[in-house]
Amino acid sequence: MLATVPADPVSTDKVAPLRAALLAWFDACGRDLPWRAGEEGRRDPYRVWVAEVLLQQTQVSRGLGYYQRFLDAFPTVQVLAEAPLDAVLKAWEGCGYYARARHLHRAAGIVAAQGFPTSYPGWRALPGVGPYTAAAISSLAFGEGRAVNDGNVRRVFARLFAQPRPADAWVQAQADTLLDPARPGAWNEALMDLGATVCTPKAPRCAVCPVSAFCAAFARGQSTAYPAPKVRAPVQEVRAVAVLMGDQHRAVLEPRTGTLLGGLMGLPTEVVGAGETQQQALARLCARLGATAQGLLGELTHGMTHRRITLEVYVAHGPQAPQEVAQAALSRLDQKALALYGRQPSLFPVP
DNA sequence: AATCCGGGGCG
DNA sequence: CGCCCAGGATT
Repeated sequence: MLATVPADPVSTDKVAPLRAALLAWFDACGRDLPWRAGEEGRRDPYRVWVAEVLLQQTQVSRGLGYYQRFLDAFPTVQVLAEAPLDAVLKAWEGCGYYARARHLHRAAGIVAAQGFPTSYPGWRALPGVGPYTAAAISSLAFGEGRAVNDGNVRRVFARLFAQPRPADAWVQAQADTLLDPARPGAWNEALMDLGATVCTPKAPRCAVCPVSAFCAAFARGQSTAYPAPKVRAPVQEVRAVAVLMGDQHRAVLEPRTGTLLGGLMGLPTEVVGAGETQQQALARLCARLGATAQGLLGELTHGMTHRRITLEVYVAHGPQAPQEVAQAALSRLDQKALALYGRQPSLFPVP
């Protein structure tokens, strides 16, 4: 069943030179990253695992700080498994995509009980470990011949082969073909380093690229034309109201549920429905809490990639007991809301 | 295959 | 301000 397989864009006799060129560059110019300690292909699986999960949709430059903080708090998988989820989320605070932390914690319980998986299928079966992460861990920490497919790999191959809309399966096929079986871990690291430091999205440094001689996009003088930009869904406008009962350090918080910021704590909040006014949403919120709103503290906007939230924050009093803000994991949105404390609220007229 | 999920950094 | 980032789960 190989009827529709296209011709190999890199002829077979160029595979070896391409591998050699990229690996030589990697040996000289590869990044020195904290989870790359130890022998090539035999990295520490726990350190690689945490790094790969934390760096999902997170740039390395920003992930480094979170990585140190997380490893300091949870230096081994046993420590992580025995920690309460709240503490894990607190360590993850501000990093985003909080399902990653919940999955990592759940998977740590499995690993603490059963030991580390030693091959791709075992890793792939853990929560929060998809094709990319399983390939990365099994190649970097166990020397298995698994090719990673991430945003860097996709962009590098789109340009090497001048493919404007590379399908995921196509990218994986190229990656599988070119993977150096002698040094799979180093090859994967090299490809990602190339994408992150040379073959960058907007201003690729083709003049210093070790594989420009093999690159179809470069040959056309059209490096940035590949891959074509993705069409994205328009940002959704969301209005919401929240109440601050307490102050910046002690306030009434409630757990957020569902996929949106699920697992984090936040100020009691209600979304303003379609055809509804803020005042009506505030009334709903206060009724739910048995609280009384006293004035508008301020308004803020918060962007979350796929939506833009306009939040009105009100001062209120109610029966709930405030809790220590510092001990709870909050999103940036709620941190902004708390930062409004101290402003002069515009009080409602007394009836 | 398409959608959804945060937050930051950079041009 | 728009785009992208060491993706995975869900449908």
